[in-house]
Amino acid sequence: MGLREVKRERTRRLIADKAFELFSDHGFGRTTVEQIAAAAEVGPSTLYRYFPTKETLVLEFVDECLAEAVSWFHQQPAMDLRDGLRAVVERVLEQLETNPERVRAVFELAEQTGSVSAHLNDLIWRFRIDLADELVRRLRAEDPRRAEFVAALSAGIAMNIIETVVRVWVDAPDAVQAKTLARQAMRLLRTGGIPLPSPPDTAVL
Amino acid sequence: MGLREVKRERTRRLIADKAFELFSDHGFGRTTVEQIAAAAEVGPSTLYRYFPTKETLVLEFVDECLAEAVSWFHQQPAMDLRDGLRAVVERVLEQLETNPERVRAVFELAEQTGSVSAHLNDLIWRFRIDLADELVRRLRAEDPRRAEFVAALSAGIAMNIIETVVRVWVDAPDAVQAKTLARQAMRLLRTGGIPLPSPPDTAVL
DNA sequence: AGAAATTTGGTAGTGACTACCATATGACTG
DNA sequence: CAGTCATATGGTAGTCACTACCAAATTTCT
Repeated sequence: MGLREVKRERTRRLIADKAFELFSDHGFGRTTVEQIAAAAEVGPSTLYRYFPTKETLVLEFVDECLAEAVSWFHQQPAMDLRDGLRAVVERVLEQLETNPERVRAVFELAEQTGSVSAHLNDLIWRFRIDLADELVRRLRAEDPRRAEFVAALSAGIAMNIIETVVRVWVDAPDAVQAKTLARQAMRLLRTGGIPLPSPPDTAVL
Repeated sequence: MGLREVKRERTRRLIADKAFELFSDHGFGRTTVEQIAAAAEVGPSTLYRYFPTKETLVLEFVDECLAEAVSWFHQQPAMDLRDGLRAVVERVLEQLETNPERVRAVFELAEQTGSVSAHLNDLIWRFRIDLADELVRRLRAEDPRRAEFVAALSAGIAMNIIETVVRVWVDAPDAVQAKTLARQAMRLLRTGGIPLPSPPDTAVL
């Protein structure tokens, strides 16, 4: 890695950090990109080269956490699906717990600002798609359509656990472990503790 | 309902329809709100009074479908949870099937434009929250925290089914019934056809 | 050292969105 | 029915996110 890339990483981080500081202090809406650029001592053009929208500035960290987990999963092609899914869920939560204040702040900003909430949900959705793609590759079913269907549902549930746990964990003032919550969710799912929509002919099964 | 509200509904619809037409013809990014306002023969100010952002113009219909289903569910406080969830899922799908081209177009626009995708996912998320709130009210558990947790997971799964089914259904050129897909999903969930993340001590259970 | 590739900062512009005000229009009262 | 009240409308001026483009600076390679 040459000096060029090092510097690029540095400025990228610097911009994101300064942006975060300003957002936390004055709110998302009350901070202009010019202010952020000035704080990071770069021109606005440069800022836009690193971050295509103002919202991506906020979501940088969460995005990295999710991306890391998928890419890890990608490198474990032989792993059992159910164990793999658990591992992905826990891995994401561990990554997020690396920097709890930041995660909390992200969700706070999302609550206050519509477009941040929107982009956060979009991010989560994209991650779900990536995860589903990974699952399809492993399902190796007769029917590819069915495999996609199953994978989408499976990835959706995994994501659902992550999201629910994080949202509970973010609101919790007490130091409850995210991983513990996640395992509770998994157990509840397995033991029928979660009301699921039932097909009308359930009795027959 | 006086003349005033009638007129308001009319202009609202008119604006949304004209917007949709323009978006479909020229794309979301290539259509300005001024053009939409002109097409609907109102001033831009008026347009903004009805629709706070350009994206809400696109999502009008989907929003209504989802809102209708929650409000219906709200009026069935005695219904069994599992049946209620199935009914909500099916109700949303029925509403969407009312206007398939529109739904297809919405998802197409979401694919092409980041901010539309983001706001669509946000809409879905808000619906999930509303549904979860409704579930909490019915769970009447000892522990309210636990109830919220369970409700969030439950609502998330219901939404997940809707979303997955719609996305498959939108891509399907053949006339697959959305409701049929949904019931398949429910049955798969119930029979263990969907790989779920497993807690490490699964064997014990 | 000098050429090539890339990163940077600045300028000019578009368009979404807000705040505000004057005007017009449906609604209600004597 | 006239007058007044509440609300809906359209226009103006301005802010700010974001794009396209160009010239200068900086890193890399020979």
